[in-house]
Amino acid sequence: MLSVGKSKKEVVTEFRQSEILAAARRVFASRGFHDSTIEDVAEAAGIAKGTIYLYYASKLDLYWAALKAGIVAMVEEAERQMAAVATVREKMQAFIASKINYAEAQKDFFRVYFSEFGNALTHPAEMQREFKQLYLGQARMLSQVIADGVRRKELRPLAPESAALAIADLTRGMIVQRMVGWSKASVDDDIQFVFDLIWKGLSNR
Amino acid sequence: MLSVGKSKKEVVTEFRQSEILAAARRVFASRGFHDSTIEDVAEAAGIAKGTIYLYYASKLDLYWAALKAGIVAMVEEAERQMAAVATVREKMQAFIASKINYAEAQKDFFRVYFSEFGNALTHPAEMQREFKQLYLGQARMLSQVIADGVRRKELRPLAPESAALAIADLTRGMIVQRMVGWSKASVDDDIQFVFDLIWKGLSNR
Amino acid sequence: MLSVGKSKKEVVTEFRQSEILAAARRVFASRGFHDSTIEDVAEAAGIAKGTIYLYYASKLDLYWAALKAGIVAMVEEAERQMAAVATVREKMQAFIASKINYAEAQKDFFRVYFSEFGNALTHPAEMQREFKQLYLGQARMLSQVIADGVRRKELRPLAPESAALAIADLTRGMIVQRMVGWSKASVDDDIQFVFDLIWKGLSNR
Amino acid sequence: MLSVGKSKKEVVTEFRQSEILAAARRVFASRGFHDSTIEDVAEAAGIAKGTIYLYYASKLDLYWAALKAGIVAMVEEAERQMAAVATVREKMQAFIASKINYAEAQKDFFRVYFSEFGNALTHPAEMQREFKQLYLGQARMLSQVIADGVRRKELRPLAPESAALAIADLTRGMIVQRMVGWSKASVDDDIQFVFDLIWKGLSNR
DNA sequence: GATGAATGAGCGTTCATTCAT
DNA sequence: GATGAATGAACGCTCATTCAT
Repeated sequence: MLSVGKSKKEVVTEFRQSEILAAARRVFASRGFHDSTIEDVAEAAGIAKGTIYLYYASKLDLYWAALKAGIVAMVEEAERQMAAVATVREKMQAFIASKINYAEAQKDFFRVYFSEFGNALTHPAEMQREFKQLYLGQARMLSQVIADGVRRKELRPLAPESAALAIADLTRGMIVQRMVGWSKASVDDDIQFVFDLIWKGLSNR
Repeated sequence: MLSVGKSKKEVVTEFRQSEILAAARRVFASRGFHDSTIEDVAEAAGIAKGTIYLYYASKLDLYWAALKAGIVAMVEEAERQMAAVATVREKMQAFIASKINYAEAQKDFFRVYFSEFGNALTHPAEMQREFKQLYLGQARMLSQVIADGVRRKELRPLAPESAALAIADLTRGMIVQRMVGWSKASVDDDIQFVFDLIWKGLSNR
Repeated sequence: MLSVGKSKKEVVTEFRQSEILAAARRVFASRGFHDSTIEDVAEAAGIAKGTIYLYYASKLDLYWAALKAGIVAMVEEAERQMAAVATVREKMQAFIASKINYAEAQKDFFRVYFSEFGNALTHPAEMQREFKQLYLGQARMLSQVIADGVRRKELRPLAPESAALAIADLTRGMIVQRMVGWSKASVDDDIQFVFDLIWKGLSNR
Repeated sequence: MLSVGKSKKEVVTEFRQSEILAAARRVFASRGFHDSTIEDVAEAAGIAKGTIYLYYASKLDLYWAALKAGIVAMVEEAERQMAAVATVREKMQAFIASKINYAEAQKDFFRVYFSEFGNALTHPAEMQREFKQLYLGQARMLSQVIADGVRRKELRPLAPESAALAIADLTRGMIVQRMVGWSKASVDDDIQFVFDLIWKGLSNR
């Protein structure tokens, strides 16, 4: 089977885009959306201001692109980790561990991500909708696992989606605590803490 | 004749300040900090732009004042509700219920509040410190209740502060879900869901 | 002989005005016209902002009033000193000494005065005219003395007005040098220097 | 082919800067620093407001740049004129003539210059220092000539620096008189008047 | 008369976006 | 495609002036 068909131009374009995205993530993470300038991102990416507009139509566009790319990567990482283990218990633990570890490795992205999460509430409707899709996407696989657990009676009967969101919230809270420096425990201890709480809260007895 | 001690001027000043604060809350809630202008707030308050500067030194000042006033009121409300009941279990439930109910009643404020919570991660250090104080303040009373519960063996042994933050996170998550319209359940059902999860997660057996 | 006729009200008014004027002079001198606020002057005078508008119609008005009052006092002082001596030579020396000494004593005023002198060139025509009157007023007595000296052949024949302005310029320059700290000589030495130069420049042989 | 070394970009930049400077000089001259707006300067230069900030960091910066450029040109002109003649007497005359003629040709600049000279007294220390340097710079060559004259006994013994400042003051005064319209004499007559006064005042016998 | 809270026009500065090279 | 000079709308903040008390 021959080349999947990316022309040289497309490759260059993708490379540029990912470079810009990485720069954007760094910049937005350190200064927030409003206090970052396109110039900042351009400098961080080592290109000229105008070039960014060849790849993204506006500052907001760039921001969303950076955010989306990060979320997709994050979700994929979680999926990978969850697919690698077998039981409901393990999968839930994998989800939590994957998120917390990912956050440790990608602090930049998480800063943007949480910042956006807060702002989403004050954002235009259209943006909220899209953000919701992305956010729920990651909860979906978790809620399937939970539904499975409920079916097998490993978990007590409860709405899988609500439970999934609860897990996400708890994990999120722990990540923030670590990020802001309120938690001094080891990564593994914090993962264990969240999992314990959740497992005791959800399991059947 | 007992003078309650406030001169007419002081009364007027307080009234103006609270009017401005209310307008600020509304405006910041609907558009976020950066996309709100002082002019917007002034209009919402029915006064002139310059007048705001008679009461608050800067846009940021006004923002913080609106935020702080709201947090203080929120914490007081929670304290009141928790003080009104006796057992550890009831107090925990009171905390959760108080928060969720308060959020229903004060949607404006919560929008600002969560927005800030996200942005805190990208904010100047000094602001983070103050915000942290306010945020931890509300967790403090909860962690005392938990410590009490642990002492009485009603709760399994765990770090009270971490547990308190976990409760706050879970409650927060539920409020956001309701706010964004992802939860269609009744307020009481949602309160119950959070409490169940927490109680099962934390209690001894 | 009875009262010269100032009612109590007028006395109060005059007192207020002179207090305000003094405050204005101090404030304008230290910060310049544009960087001084009416509030500054009010504070310096120990009264409320609005009160100033009972005595002066605008900030500019107040400024001019402060300037004029100072110039009048300065001119009167020079007249007094010049009237106290007899010869042309002494009168010229008296003028120079009076100005330099007055400047030492009234640094505030001179700062405003010179500042205005510079700005006069960029000021509206009407203001320039009035300023010109005041400025020439002080040169007038000097030019009469010079005319007298020319008539008596003590001075070589030259246009009295031009000579008067030249004396004023030289004196002014010395005052500025002292004010800015470029001259380290004693007041008397500086007076002598200016006078020597002038006298040699103007006298007949 | 010899490249003189300026890239096209540099040429454009220099052109823009000098255009802006010229516009600034005109505007500041006619309205003064505080009553001129950046918008005014931009309009006068036929460019957009923002463009000015590409070349000057602030309004004050622009002002100083306009002032400095003018002073440097003025000093160079005087140096040229003085270098072209041989005797002490001629050099002093050249200084006076150069200044007065330059003022006739550059009324805009002189208006700004004198305005600044007055304001210098109320300006922040740092600015005064720089202005002092520029101002003294022009007096320096004059005081060397005077020192020379004193050495050759052409001038009576006196402090060269004080004498230089006196010449500058007198010249300055004459320029102002011409500028404000108080002198109706011809340029040459006014030059002669100042020179006569100075020469008689300074020369030996 | 005296006050000082309220007003709102005005300005310096920033920065997302455009477009000629 | 890449650049970065140019643009101009937008906004935070100031302060002279007014006027109800």
